[in-house]
Amino acid sequence: MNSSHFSISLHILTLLDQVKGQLLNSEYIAGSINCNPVLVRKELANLHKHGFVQSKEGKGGGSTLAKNPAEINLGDVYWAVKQKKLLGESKNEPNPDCPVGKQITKHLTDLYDDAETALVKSLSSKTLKDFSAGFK
Amino acid sequence: MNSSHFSISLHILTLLDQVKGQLLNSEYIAGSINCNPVLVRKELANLHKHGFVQSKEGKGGGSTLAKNPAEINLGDVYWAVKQKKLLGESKNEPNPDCPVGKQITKHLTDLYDDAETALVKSLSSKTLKDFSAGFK
DNA sequence: TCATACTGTAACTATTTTTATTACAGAACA
DNA sequence: TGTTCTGTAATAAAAATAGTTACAGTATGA
Repeated sequence: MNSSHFSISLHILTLLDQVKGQLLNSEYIAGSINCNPVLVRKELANLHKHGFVQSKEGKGGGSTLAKNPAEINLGDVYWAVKQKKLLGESKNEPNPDCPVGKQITKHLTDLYDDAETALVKSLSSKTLKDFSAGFK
Repeated sequence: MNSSHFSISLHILTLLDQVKGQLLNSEYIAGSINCNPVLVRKELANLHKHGFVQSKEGKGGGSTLAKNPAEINLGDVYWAVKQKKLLGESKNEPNPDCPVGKQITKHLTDLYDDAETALVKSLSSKTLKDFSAGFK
Protein backbone atom coordinates (compact mmCIF):
# COMPACT_ATOMS: atom_id res chain seq x y z
CA MET A 1 0.00 0.00 0.00
CA ASN A 2 1.28 3.34 1.09
CA SER A 3 0.62 6.97 0.77
CA SER A 4 -1.61 7.93 3.62
CA HIS A 5 -4.85 6.24 2.60
CA PHE A 6 -5.00 3.90 5.54
CA SER A 7 -4.19 6.59 8.08
CA ILE A 8 -6.73 8.96 6.63
CA SER A 9 -9.45 6.33 6.42
CA LEU A 10 -8.87 5.25 9.98
CA HIS A 11 -8.87 8.85 11.11
CA ILE A 12 -12.23 9.34 9.41
CA LEU A 13 -13.71 6.19 10.89
CA THR A 14 -12.50 7.14 14.33
CA LEU A 15 -14.08 10.57 14.12
CA LEU A 16 -17.35 9.07 12.93
CA ASP A 17 -17.31 6.61 15.78
CA GLN A 18 -16.59 9.28 18.36
CA VAL A 19 -19.62 11.35 17.42
CA LYS A 20 -21.94 8.35 17.63
CA GLY A 21 -24.18 8.64 14.61
CA GLN A 22 -23.93 12.39 14.16
CA LEU A 23 -23.27 13.46 10.58
CA LEU A 24 -19.88 14.99 9.95
CA ASN A 25 -19.16 16.90 6.78
CA SER A 26 -16.00 16.66 4.76
CA GLU A 27 -14.82 20.09 5.75
CA TYR A 28 -14.97 19.29 9.43
CA ILE A 29 -13.16 16.00 8.91
CA ALA A 30 -10.54 17.66 6.75
CA GLY A 31 -10.01 20.17 9.55
CA SER A 32 -9.15 17.38 11.95
CA ILE A 33 -6.87 15.57 9.52
CA ASN A 34 -5.48 18.82 8.21
CA CYS A 35 -5.90 18.04 4.57
CA ASN A 36 -8.07 18.98 1.65
CA PRO A 37 -11.83 18.29 1.89
CA VAL A 38 -11.88 16.80 -1.59
CA LEU A 39 -9.34 14.24 -0.48
CA VAL A 40 -11.66 13.35 2.39
CA ARG A 41 -14.60 13.01 0.05
CA LYS A 42 -12.61 10.69 -2.19
CA GLU A 43 -11.64 8.61 0.80
CA LEU A 44 -15.25 8.57 1.97
CA ALA A 45 -16.36 7.44 -1.47
CA ASN A 46 -14.08 4.44 -1.12
CA LEU A 47 -15.23 3.67 2.42
CA HIS A 48 -18.79 3.94 1.18
CA LYS A 49 -18.10 1.55 -1.66
CA HIS A 50 -16.91 -0.97 0.89
CA GLY A 51 -19.89 -0.49 3.16
CA PHE A 52 -18.19 1.21 6.08
CA VAL A 53 -19.94 4.57 5.88
CA GLN A 54 -23.13 6.18 4.67
CA SER A 55 -23.47 9.71 3.40
CA LYS A 56 -26.26 12.17 3.09
CA GLU A 57 -26.12 14.79 0.38
CA GLY A 58 -27.44 18.31 0.48
CA LYS A 59 -27.61 20.95 3.16
CA GLY A 60 -26.94 19.59 6.60
CA GLY A 61 -25.51 16.47 4.99
CA GLY A 62 -22.41 14.52 5.90
CA SER A 63 -21.28 11.03 6.71
CA THR A 64 -21.76 8.49 9.42
CA LEU A 65 -20.78 4.88 10.08
CA ALA A 66 -22.77 2.28 8.20
CA LYS A 67 -22.02 -0.51 10.65
CA ASN A 68 -21.37 -1.21 14.25
CA PRO A 69 -17.79 -0.22 15.10
CA ALA A 70 -17.35 -3.50 16.92
CA GLU A 71 -17.89 -5.20 13.58
CA ILE A 72 -15.38 -3.17 11.64
CA ASN A 73 -12.01 -4.79 11.95
CA LEU A 74 -8.88 -3.03 10.90
CA GLY A 75 -7.74 -5.81 8.61
CA ASP A 76 -10.88 -5.33 6.54
CA VAL A 77 -10.19 -1.62 6.44
CA TYR A 78 -6.71 -2.42 5.20
CA TRP A 79 -8.03 -4.45 2.28
CA ALA A 80 -10.65 -1.87 1.43
CA VAL A 81 -8.10 0.88 1.34
CA LYS A 82 -5.21 -0.92 -0.26
CA GLN A 83 -4.25 0.32 -3.70
CA LYS A 84 -0.63 -0.62 -4.12
CA LYS A 85 1.58 -3.46 -3.04
CA LEU A 86 2.64 -3.29 0.57
CA LEU A 87 6.28 -3.70 -0.33
CA GLY A 88 7.16 -1.96 -3.54
CA GLU A 89 8.49 -3.61 -6.62
CA SER A 90 10.88 -2.34 -9.20
CA LYS A 91 9.07 -0.35 -11.81
CA ASN A 92 10.74 -2.16 -14.66
CA GLU A 93 10.38 -5.82 -15.52
CA PRO A 94 13.42 -7.80 -14.41
CA ASN A 95 15.46 -9.31 -17.20
CA PRO A 96 13.76 -12.47 -18.49
CA ASP A 97 17.07 -13.76 -19.83
CA CYS A 98 18.55 -13.90 -16.36
CA PRO A 99 17.67 -16.97 -14.31
CA VAL A 100 17.11 -14.83 -11.26
CA GLY A 101 15.36 -11.98 -13.05
CA LYS A 102 13.06 -14.44 -14.74
CA GLN A 103 11.71 -15.89 -11.52
CA ILE A 104 12.11 -13.20 -8.92
CA THR A 105 8.77 -11.53 -9.38
CA LYS A 106 6.93 -14.69 -8.49
CA HIS A 107 9.18 -15.39 -5.52
CA LEU A 108 8.85 -11.86 -4.22
CA THR A 109 5.09 -12.05 -4.60
CA ASP A 110 4.95 -15.23 -2.55
CA LEU A 111 7.18 -13.76 0.11
CA TYR A 112 5.17 -10.55 0.28
CA ASP A 113 1.89 -12.39 0.39
CA ASP A 114 2.99 -14.29 3.47
CA ALA A 115 4.27 -11.13 5.09
CA GLU A 116 1.09 -9.25 4.28
CA THR A 117 -1.02 -12.06 5.68
CA ALA A 118 0.85 -11.73 8.95
CA LEU A 119 0.39 -7.99 8.94
CA VAL A 120 -3.32 -8.22 8.25
CA LYS A 121 -3.73 -10.83 10.93
CA SER A 122 -2.30 -8.35 13.39
CA LEU A 123 -4.59 -5.58 12.17
CA SER A 124 -7.59 -7.88 12.19
CA SER A 125 -7.19 -8.53 15.87
CA LYS A 126 -8.46 -5.01 16.51
CA THR A 127 -11.82 -3.48 15.72
CA LEU A 128 -12.65 0.14 15.15
CA LYS A 129 -14.34 0.06 18.52
CA ASP A 130 -11.10 -1.05 20.18
CA PHE A 131 -9.06 1.53 18.34
CA SER A 132 -11.47 4.34 19.04
CA ALA A 133 -11.75 3.40 22.70
CA GLY A 134 -8.12 4.40 23.12
CA PHE A 135 -9.04 8.05 22.66
CA LYS A 136 -10.06 9.81 25.83
CA MET B 1 8.87 1.41 3.73
CA ASN B 2 8.12 1.30 0.07
CA SER B 3 9.53 2.22 -3.25
CA SER B 4 11.40 -0.75 -4.44
CA HIS B 5 14.34 -0.81 -2.06
CA PHE B 6 13.52 -4.12 -0.50
CA SER B 7 12.86 -5.84 -3.81
CA ILE B 8 16.04 -4.49 -5.31
CA SER B 9 18.16 -5.39 -2.31
CA LEU B 10 16.79 -8.89 -2.22
CA HIS B 11 17.34 -9.24 -5.95
CA ILE B 12 20.95 -8.21 -5.46
CA LEU B 13 21.50 -10.56 -2.55
CA THR B 14 19.94 -13.43 -4.47
CA LEU B 15 22.20 -12.84 -7.45
CA LEU B 16 25.24 -12.70 -5.20
CA ASP B 17 24.23 -15.91 -3.52
CA GLN B 18 23.67 -17.69 -6.80
CA VAL B 19 27.16 -16.98 -8.06
CA LYS B 20 28.77 -18.27 -4.87
CA GLY B 21 31.47 -15.79 -4.07
CA GLN B 22 32.09 -14.55 -7.59
CA LEU B 23 32.25 -10.78 -7.87
CA LEU B 24 29.39 -9.16 -9.75
CA ASN B 25 29.63 -5.60 -10.93
CA SER B 26 26.86 -3.05 -10.74
CA GLU B 27 26.25 -3.06 -14.45
CA TYR B 28 25.64 -6.78 -14.54
CA ILE B 29 23.31 -6.59 -11.56
CA ALA B 30 21.46 -3.63 -13.06
CA GLY B 31 21.00 -5.69 -16.20
CA SER B 32 19.21 -8.38 -14.26
CA ILE B 33 17.04 -5.95 -12.31
CA ASN B 34 16.58 -3.74 -15.35
CA CYS B 35 17.43 -0.49 -13.67
CA ASN B 36 20.19 2.05 -13.53
CA PRO B 37 23.64 0.88 -12.31
CA VAL B 38 23.95 3.90 -10.04
CA LEU B 39 20.82 2.81 -8.26
CA VAL B 40 22.41 -0.57 -7.71
CA ARG B 41 25.57 1.00 -6.36
CA LYS B 42 23.55 3.06 -3.90
CA GLU B 43 21.67 -0.02 -2.81
CA LEU B 44 24.95 -1.89 -2.46
CA ALA B 45 26.34 0.97 -0.38
CA ASN B 46 23.47 0.50 2.04
CA LEU B 47 23.85 -3.29 2.11
CA HIS B 48 27.53 -2.79 2.73
CA LYS B 49 26.85 -0.40 5.58
CA HIS B 50 24.77 -3.12 7.19
CA GLY B 51 27.36 -5.80 6.68
CA PHE B 52 25.59 -7.90 4.08
CA VAL B 53 28.00 -7.38 1.21
CA GLN B 54 31.61 -6.57 0.45
CA SER B 55 32.86 -4.70 -2.56
CA LYS B 56 36.09 -4.48 -4.40
CA GLU B 57 36.94 -1.32 -6.29
CA GLY B 58 38.89 -0.96 -9.48
CA LYS B 59 39.16 -3.01 -12.60
CA GLY B 60 37.69 -6.47 -12.23
CA GLY B 61 35.93 -5.27 -9.08
CA GLY B 62 32.42 -5.90 -7.94
CA SER B 63 30.47 -7.16 -4.96
CA THR B 64 29.97 -10.37 -3.09
CA LEU B 65 28.18 -11.52 0.04
CA ALA B 66 29.88 -10.67 3.32
CA LYS B 67 28.19 -13.42 5.26
CA ASN B 68 26.81 -16.87 5.00
CA PRO B 69 23.43 -16.74 3.25
CA ALA B 70 22.04 -19.06 5.91
CA GLU B 71 22.76 -16.32 8.41
CA ILE B 72 21.06 -13.52 6.52
CA ASN B 73 17.43 -13.45 7.45
CA LEU B 74 14.96 -11.44 5.50
CA GLY B 75 13.66 -9.57 8.52
CA ASP B 76 17.12 -8.15 9.06
CA VAL B 77 17.24 -7.17 5.42
CA TYR B 78 13.92 -5.41 5.92
CA TRP B 79 15.27 -3.29 8.77
CA ALA B 80 18.47 -2.52 6.93
CA VAL B 81 16.60 -1.34 3.91
CA LYS B 82 13.69 0.45 5.55
CA GLN B 83 13.61 4.17 5.03
CA LYS B 84 9.98 5.15 5.42
CA LYS B 85 7.07 4.01 7.49
CA LEU B 86 5.49 0.79 6.29
CA LEU B 87 2.03 2.33 6.29
CA GLY B 88 2.09 5.96 5.27
CA GLU B 89 0.94 8.84 7.39
CA SER B 90 -0.65 12.07 6.37
CA LYS B 91 1.97 14.58 5.44
CA ASN B 92 0.40 17.30 7.53
CA GLU B 93 0.09 17.31 11.29
CA PRO B 94 -3.41 16.47 12.40
CA ASN B 95 -5.26 19.26 14.18
CA PRO B 96 -4.06 19.50 17.79
CA ASP B 97 -7.30 21.22 18.79
CA CYS B 98 -9.32 18.15 17.85
CA PRO B 99 -9.44 15.38 20.46
CA VAL B 100 -8.95 12.78 17.75
CA GLY B 101 -6.39 14.72 15.75
CA LYS B 102 -4.39 15.37 18.89
CA GLN B 103 -3.91 11.70 19.73
CA ILE B 104 -4.17 9.84 16.48
CA THR B 105 -0.52 9.94 15.52
CA LYS B 106 0.45 8.07 18.64
CA HIS B 107 -2.34 5.54 18.24
CA LEU B 108 -1.49 4.95 14.60
CA THR B 109 2.15 4.50 15.50
CA ASP B 110 1.29 1.86 18.09
CA LEU B 111 -0.98 0.07 15.67
CA TYR B 112 1.58 0.14 12.89
CA ASP B 113 4.36 -1.01 15.19
CA ASP B 114 2.39 -4.12 16.07
CA ALA B 115 1.55 -4.78 12.46
CA GLU B 116 5.13 -4.29 11.38
CA THR B 117 6.36 -6.61 14.08
CA ALA B 118 4.08 -9.30 12.69
CA LEU B 119 5.31 -8.64 9.19
CA VAL B 120 8.95 -8.80 10.18
CA LYS B 121 8.37 -11.97 12.13
CA SER B 122 7.11 -13.53 8.93
CA LEU B 123 10.08 -12.26 6.94
CA SER B 124 12.49 -13.39 9.63
CA SER B 125 11.37 -16.96 9.30
CA LYS B 126 13.22 -17.12 6.00
CA THR B 127 16.89 -16.75 5.26
CA LEU B 128 18.53 -15.65 2.06
CA LYS B 129 19.58 -19.25 1.63
CA ASP B 130 15.95 -20.38 1.77
CA PHE B 131 14.84 -17.69 -0.60
CA SER B 132 17.62 -18.27 -3.06
CA ALA B 133 17.08 -22.04 -2.98
CA GLY B 134 13.70 -21.48 -4.64
CA PHE B 135 15.45 -20.50 -7.87
CA LYS B 136 16.25 -23.38 -10.13
C1' DT C 1 -39.41 28.45 -4.86
C1' DC C 2 -35.17 30.03 -4.04
C1' DA C 3 -30.89 30.79 -1.43
C1' DT C 4 -27.86 27.89 1.04
C1' DA C 5 -24.92 24.13 2.18
C1' DC C 6 -23.79 19.93 1.40
C1' DT C 7 -21.94 15.49 -1.68
C1' DG C 8 -19.78 13.47 -5.69
C1' DT C 9 -16.76 13.80 -9.22
C1' DA C 10 -13.79 15.53 -12.87
C1' DA C 11 -10.08 18.21 -14.52
C1' DC C 12 -6.18 20.44 -13.58
C1' DT C 13 -2.10 22.16 -10.93
C1' DA C 14 1.45 21.90 -7.52
C1' DT C 15 4.42 19.36 -4.74
C1' DT C 16 7.01 15.55 -3.38
C1' DT C 17 9.12 11.26 -4.13
C1' DT C 18 11.41 8.12 -6.91
C1' DT C 19 14.30 6.81 -10.61
C1' DA C 20 17.57 7.83 -14.23
C1' DT C 21 21.47 10.25 -16.01
C1' DT C 22 25.79 12.56 -16.19
C1' DA C 23 30.03 13.31 -14.29
C1' DC C 24 34.17 12.51 -12.08
C1' DA C 25 37.63 11.34 -8.35
C1' DG C 26 39.93 7.43 -6.60
C1' DA C 27 41.13 2.31 -6.62
C1' DA C 28 42.85 -1.88 -8.67
C1' DC C 29 44.65 -4.26 -12.37
C1' DA C 30 47.32 -5.70 -16.50
C1' DT D 1 49.46 4.23 -17.83
C1' DG D 2 45.24 3.09 -19.97
C1' DT D 3 41.21 0.60 -18.66
C1' DT D 4 37.53 -0.72 -15.77
C1' DC D 5 35.60 -0.68 -11.83
C1' DT D 6 33.43 1.68 -7.15
C1' DG D 7 31.59 5.57 -4.62
C1' DT D 8 29.26 9.60 -4.58
C1' DA D 9 27.36 14.05 -5.83
C1' DA D 10 24.59 16.88 -8.61
C1' DT D 11 21.07 17.23 -11.66
C1' DA D 12 17.16 15.98 -14.56
C1' DA D 13 13.20 13.31 -15.74
C1' DA D 14 9.27 10.73 -14.54
C1' DA D 15 5.79 9.17 -11.54
C1' DA D 16 2.97 9.40 -7.54
C1' DT D 17 0.56 12.08 -4.28
C1' DA D 18 -1.95 15.89 -2.59
C1' DG D 19 -4.25 20.25 -3.31
C1' DT D 20 -7.31 23.32 -5.91
C1' DT D 21 -11.01 24.84 -8.67
C1' DA D 22 -15.25 24.02 -10.57
C1' DC D 23 -19.70 22.54 -10.98
C1' DA D 24 -23.88 19.41 -11.37
C1' DG D 25 -27.02 17.30 -8.32
C1' DT D 26 -29.41 16.89 -3.78
C1' DA D 27 -31.56 18.15 0.47
C1' DT D 28 -33.13 21.82 3.65
C1' DG D 29 -35.73 25.45 5.23
C1' DA D 30 -37.04 30.37 5.06
